[in-house]
Amino acid sequence: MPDLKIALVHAGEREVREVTAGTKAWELFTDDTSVIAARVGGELKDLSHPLSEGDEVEGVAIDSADGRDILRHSTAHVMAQAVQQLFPEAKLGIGPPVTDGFYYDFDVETPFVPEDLAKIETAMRKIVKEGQRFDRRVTTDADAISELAEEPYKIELIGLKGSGRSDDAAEGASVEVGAGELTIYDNVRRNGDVAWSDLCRGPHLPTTKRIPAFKLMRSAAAYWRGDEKNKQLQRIYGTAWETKEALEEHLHRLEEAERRDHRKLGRELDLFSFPDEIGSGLPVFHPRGGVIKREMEDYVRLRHIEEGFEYVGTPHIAKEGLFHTSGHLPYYGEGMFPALDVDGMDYRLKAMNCPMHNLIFDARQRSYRELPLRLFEFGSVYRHEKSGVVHGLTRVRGFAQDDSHSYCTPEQAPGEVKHLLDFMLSVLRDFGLDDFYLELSTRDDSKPDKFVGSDEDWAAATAVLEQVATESGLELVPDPGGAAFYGPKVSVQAKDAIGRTWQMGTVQYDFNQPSPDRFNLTYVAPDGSRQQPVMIHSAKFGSIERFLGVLVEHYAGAFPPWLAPMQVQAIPIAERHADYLHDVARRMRTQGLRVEVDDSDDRMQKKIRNAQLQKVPFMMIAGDDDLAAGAVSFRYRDGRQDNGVPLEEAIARVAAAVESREQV
RNA sequence: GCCGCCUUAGCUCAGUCGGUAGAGCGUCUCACUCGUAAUGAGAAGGUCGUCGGUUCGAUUCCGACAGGCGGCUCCA
Repeated sequence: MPDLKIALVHAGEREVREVTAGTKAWELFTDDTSVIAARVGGELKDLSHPLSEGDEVEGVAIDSADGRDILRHSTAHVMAQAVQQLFPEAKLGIGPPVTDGFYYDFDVETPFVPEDLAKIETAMRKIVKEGQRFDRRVTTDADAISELAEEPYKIELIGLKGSGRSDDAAEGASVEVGAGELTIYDNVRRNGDVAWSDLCRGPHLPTTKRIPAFKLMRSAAAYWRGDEKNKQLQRIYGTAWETKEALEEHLHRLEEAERRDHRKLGRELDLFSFPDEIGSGLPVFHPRGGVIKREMEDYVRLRHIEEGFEYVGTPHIAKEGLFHTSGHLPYYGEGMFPALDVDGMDYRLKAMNCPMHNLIFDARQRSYRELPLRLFEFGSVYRHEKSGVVHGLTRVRGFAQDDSHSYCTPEQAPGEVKHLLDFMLSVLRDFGLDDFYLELSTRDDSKPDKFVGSDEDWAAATAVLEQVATESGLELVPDPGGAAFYGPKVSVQAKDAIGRTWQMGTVQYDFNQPSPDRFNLTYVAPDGSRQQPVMIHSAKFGSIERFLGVLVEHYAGAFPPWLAPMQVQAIPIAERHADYLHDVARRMRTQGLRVEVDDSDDRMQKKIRNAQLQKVPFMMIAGDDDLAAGAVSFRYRDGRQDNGVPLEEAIARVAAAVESREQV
């Protein structure tokens, strides 16, 4: 047999090797048990892949990003086999890896219940133990269609592949059929029996035994191919990891996220609630949550004024015609609350503030000298969110946007976009968020009816945003189809304390609303002609409610002092020390600090526990020693103590922490 | 909006195979005044989400609605 020359790539180093023809990829990695697949010429392949002359081969470790995807995809196959074993009538949808796990969709008569998941998991463990081999087999469309006669969804995917539309099938569908040749993976038992087969592009683990740790998480319905017009299939989500420890860590991270859940903390810390009597998605802020909300508003209002914005005010409701002019009714009508009949006229709750700001712009003749004209308010908007999407403070039906509209000349637009972006990032940093990336949402050219305006205008607007976003130096992620109907947008995505990303503010470039067939906004140019301004929409928090919810999760309820509902909880050691602390508290309040004295008849230890559970940043304790010294003792949330701090210094220390917006 | 699950005291949750309910925490009262995460005793508190149906009788079974949770679709 002639020899082949291949290159083994490891940690960026190339090592040329001669191997005999017919050598398979796994033979290069016999000394590394973490390798579960190979990257050959940049493409992921099974370890059973036969090598060819000139191949560049790299091992794919199970704990790498690609390795985990392969592990999870293989685990999805094992799950599907188990499901069809227990529910023979179940038809297969798709089963791709997703962030931190995988899913597989099934068409079954009755939805899965939690007990089913337990049974499926047991059956999966058996399959893993059997050590079934994943065996790749190339087939043709015709053969696959006859072999999969009982799997209508797979046949549909094969049809889509034929029409070159497999990418539209659904996120992840490409793992089923992909481009190029069609393959089926057989799960083969040690005795050679084929236990199960599935249409799949691969690659896969060599055997099911290479699945170290997995867990089924939940089941839910999902539309076939992600389209709500299609049938709902039953989806089972699972997760799989390279070691039992990695699985445990993952489960621990989920617990941590649960611990930070703003809905739970909002109740425990008495910040806000969602009374049924008011309606779904309509929060009320309790006094403690009100403090945080007010601090946010006071801060961002001041910052807007510093940045050249003028504070305005507009109503919550308007005659329907306004939203026809703006385009919201034709393009966004589904998202608005139904009309209210007032004296025979239809009124609508506003879903956006821009139409009203346009009327302020248009209230009198504007000169180029006034531009950029920047209007800002906390605009309350109401959106008729579908009942199934309402979620805590992050998805509500009524909320306030810290909304601004900058009217400027097209030439001024890039500078104004940059101004807004820099401004927004500095706001977020002051709230303790400093890890960002940007997303550029553009129109979907295949759905022209969802967007207003000419291709040229869209291209120009998109180019401005893209240029400024790129110049920011931040990572820029494309979001095709995510634009508003009137223009493209850049949104800021911020990572929180445990690495989750949240969409924060947005900057949108709008050449449509000022146009003659809409608001017909004009300014007088230096030459006396009437010109059309562009408007730049921007919300820095996005929504006050949502941002507050994100802050609760980011800080796990332990806010920095400037935002904390109670900054100082004063705790007397014994009743006789209460007056002293009341006195200190009074002095602190004159400096605007939020101090409360716990003079209840609880024991002092209990008061400390309560303050701890309320996550108050400063516990200020005083007993005989402190009284004698004219001092107080601090205890911090992490249990740190600082005893006998002289009064003046103590007050200054709290005031300084608030002033600097630092965390303590 | 769709699918599934859930709704018992302010909160977290038991319980009733159909005969109108219980704990812990919290609240209130009394006693205790204590140096860094729960003092003790007592009391109050629920038309068992709402409305219908079945039944001699419904918190329990059935249905509709509302609200919540997990997804899907959508989205700040």
